[in-house]
Amino acid sequence: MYGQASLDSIVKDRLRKWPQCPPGLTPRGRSQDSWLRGRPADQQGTMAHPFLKLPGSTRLRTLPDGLWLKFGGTPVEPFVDIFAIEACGTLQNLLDKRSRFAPSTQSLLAVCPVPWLLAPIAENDTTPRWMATGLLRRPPVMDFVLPVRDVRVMYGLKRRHYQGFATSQVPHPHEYFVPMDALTAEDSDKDPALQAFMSRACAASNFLSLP
DNA sequence: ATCGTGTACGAGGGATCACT
DNA sequence: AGTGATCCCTCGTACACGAT
Repeated sequence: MYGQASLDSIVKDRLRKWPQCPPGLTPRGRSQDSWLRGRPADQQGTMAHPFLKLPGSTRLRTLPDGLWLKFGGTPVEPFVDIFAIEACGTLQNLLDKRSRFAPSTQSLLAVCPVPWLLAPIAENDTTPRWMATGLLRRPPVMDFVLPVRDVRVMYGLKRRHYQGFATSQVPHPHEYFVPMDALTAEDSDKDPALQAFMSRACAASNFLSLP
């Protein structure tokens, strides 16, 4: 379109190489922490991928550039905690994305389509995703719709926007901001600084860890 | 006071891709 | 194929600021 890859596709290509668990949020041997990467969508596949929406709505679905889901609860009362990444090339785009993840009295839902649940976790792990959720007892025949319990969002901004934002704006508690190059860099998921930053993007960081 | 420049912002719309 | 979501472009407006 512009003679070169768009910013969006560069970010998605990079996030596609990130692991099933968001960097820095690696579970420490806790089997109930089952993270799965729901987005970006597989490059070749035309398969539907998880997305976010409000109850009853068929429009204005949110398709983040990166979306990780941590399944929790029980088969009777399942839920997900989500970690999303949005790359914002323009300030208008940032305003749009922030409004979608803003704290609200409405309920946010995560929809996991059947084909995505039936597919294997990764090329090197043939376990179907529905088994990895730990919440489904048999292969699903309907989309798995879960309430979202906790939301964390990381916004990637162009450096100029990032500097302007960082000097004058106050993020909400669930928001995290990084310059775009922190996402697009080679092996960005292995960057210790980014990992340390992202490790704070969870509810556990709000509690004192006792010895 | 007037003008030019740079920046921020918002409306509108085209292109592309995902999904139905 | 049609609709919807997203990205990002152009264009117009408002404002701050410095030069004239």
